[in-house]
Amino acid sequence: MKITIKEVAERAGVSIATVSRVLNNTGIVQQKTRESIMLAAKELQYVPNASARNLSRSKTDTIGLLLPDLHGAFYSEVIRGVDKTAQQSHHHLIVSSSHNKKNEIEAALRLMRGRVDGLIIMSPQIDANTLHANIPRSMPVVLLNCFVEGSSFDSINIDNFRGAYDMVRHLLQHGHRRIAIITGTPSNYDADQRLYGYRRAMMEAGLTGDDLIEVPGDFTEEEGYAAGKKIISMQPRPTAIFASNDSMAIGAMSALREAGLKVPADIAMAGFDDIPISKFIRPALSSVHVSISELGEHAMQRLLMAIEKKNNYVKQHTALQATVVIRESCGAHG
Amino acid sequence: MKITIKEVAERAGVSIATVSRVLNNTGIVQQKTRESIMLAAKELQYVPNASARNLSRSKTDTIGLLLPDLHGAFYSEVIRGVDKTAQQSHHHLIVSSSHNKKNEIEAALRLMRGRVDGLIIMSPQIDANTLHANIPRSMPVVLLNCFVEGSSFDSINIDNFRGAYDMVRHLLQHGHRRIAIITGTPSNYDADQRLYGYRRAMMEAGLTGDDLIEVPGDFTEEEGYAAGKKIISMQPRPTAIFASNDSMAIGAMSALREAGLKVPADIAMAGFDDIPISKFIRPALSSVHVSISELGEHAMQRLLMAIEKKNNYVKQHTALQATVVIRESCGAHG
DNA sequence: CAGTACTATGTAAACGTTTACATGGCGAAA
DNA sequence: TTTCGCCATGTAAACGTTTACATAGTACTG
Repeated sequence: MKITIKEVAERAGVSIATVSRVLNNTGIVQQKTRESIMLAAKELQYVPNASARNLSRSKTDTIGLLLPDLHGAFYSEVIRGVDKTAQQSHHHLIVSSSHNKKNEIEAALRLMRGRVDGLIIMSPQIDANTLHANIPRSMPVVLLNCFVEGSSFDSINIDNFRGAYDMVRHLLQHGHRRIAIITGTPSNYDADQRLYGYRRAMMEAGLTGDDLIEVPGDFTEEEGYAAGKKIISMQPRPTAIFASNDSMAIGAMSALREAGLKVPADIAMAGFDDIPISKFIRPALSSVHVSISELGEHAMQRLLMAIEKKNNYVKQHTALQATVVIRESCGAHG
Repeated sequence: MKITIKEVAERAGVSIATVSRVLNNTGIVQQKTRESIMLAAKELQYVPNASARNLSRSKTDTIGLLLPDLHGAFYSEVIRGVDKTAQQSHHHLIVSSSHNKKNEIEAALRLMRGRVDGLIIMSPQIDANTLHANIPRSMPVVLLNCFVEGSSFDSINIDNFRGAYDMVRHLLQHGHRRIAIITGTPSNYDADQRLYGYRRAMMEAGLTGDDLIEVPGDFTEEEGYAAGKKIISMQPRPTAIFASNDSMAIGAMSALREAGLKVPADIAMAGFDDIPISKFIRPALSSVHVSISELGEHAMQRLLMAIEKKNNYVKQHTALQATVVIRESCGAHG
């Protein structure tokens, strides 16, 4: 038989209102009644019905996390950061992934409605209109790593531009001139920003037009490998490769090694993301470090504030710092 | 203003019951009324209140996924598999992680109660009693990769034992006798099973006692690195290392390279998990492949069946195959 | 034309909480 | 002793659905 608040009330010989007051620590109750209610609840193994609670209070203590994908360690880091903060504030986390196409995102957003008190959205290729059309205006939202015109949503981004810029400048400072970039997935915000960072640094060094060597990639090891092969065969051969993420850098390094080329002696390598393994491959990969889980934590904290403050919450736009980490692969180490 | 079923009913000039019938495709309604209701709903941008719905139907279309941790690509693969199947069956997914200590698991289980229709639990160090004490007997549960005595819960495991056994046998067949294992986190189910597989294969080859070289690890690159150093200094030095996962294998290889040792010429290496990157490091890492996302998919499918069939569901215990993948690092390639 | 059998819709009771308001008891002030 | 006010608790409405049951209309059947 199902145990509801009614059964607890009966057993403790009080009304359901009093039980509710005790269980929620709201209102005044005598110590004696409180104890007998607690006892009854424990004996019956009572657990409040979440749906009823949510309905009555019209909130769910749940937040939704929308992700484009779940491949690799990147997204699990995001989830980790969000979940950590969520748990601290006693919130639940509904995760939904694989949303790349517009209609999928819309469907996911609709489904979330009414189940969550707020949304964290990571969807590098979404536009403001789609969001507005599918999210009630009363719903707090934090955009993670998406670029959306206007400032109607809170957003947190990685400072991709600056990270890429710094890394390429580092390569330039060490004498490299023929620097190739392996780009990320087209029309992906991260990918674009990293590319712009590369271009800017190159341009500032007086390198333009044909000096820019942009090889397409898509953030996977496979494409990195293919890009590596392509770069090897170029004449004149680039002396350095900046891959838009570490996975592609590792793929490219694999191609270089196959061709008998030494890193960094023949070609210097650098990546982005600083995934845990980059430290441990040989040569250790120079990369741009971003604390992804921190990104998630920040997002969740902001969302909580937005939920709490309701209307008087001021929207913000933040960029999370990305730091260059120099290891062996770029030839400038120690 | 909040749009409820009542507003839709009013606008369409019908009762809320009819609206409900239309929206859920249940019961008979005239085409004409159906259309006008659909129109009204669309015009008002009506979205049903999930809490009310859940309360009324006493189910949530949500399942809970309990994870011990979220580091690395492994768990995101699990989530991916579960989420994929969940989406297909129009279920939501509540994820909760970082549950290693018993009381944390208990707390998480309690919090989930009433919010989910079923649970997938991945918690390599949990016991049957804890589970029984915190989960209502009516709640369908699938245990992922945990070993729990008795058969009161559905379970799916990776065939760790067989995978490790096969890999070590492979090394033995190629003439290795001094084979070290870097073990995983103590009292972790996966870790134990892999260790047993190693022991069994060694034993069958007549290697026992001092022939078993068991170096402790904890599944991280760091510990793999440390273990690698330790192994290098052994006299006589092992000729092969079987790491209980790829991350540790990569850490160990990094230590070997530092010491000027060649893989596989000086020491053969093998790992477990076959993470995507293993293919791309050099030498490419021989490993034991397991389709983690498939593990998640299976688990979710089973859970759905259990939810659907209710009491007449027969509990099962399955082991998912683990396949040895031979690459360069163990010296037997090509 | 009465009776029957559908069809299409409405009414109202659940579902299990929270919470505004009502109520009764009791001590202190007058 | 009366009156006021506070304390502790109870009553009942609300939250937004789903759904069993009631009902009114329509089209047959005999």
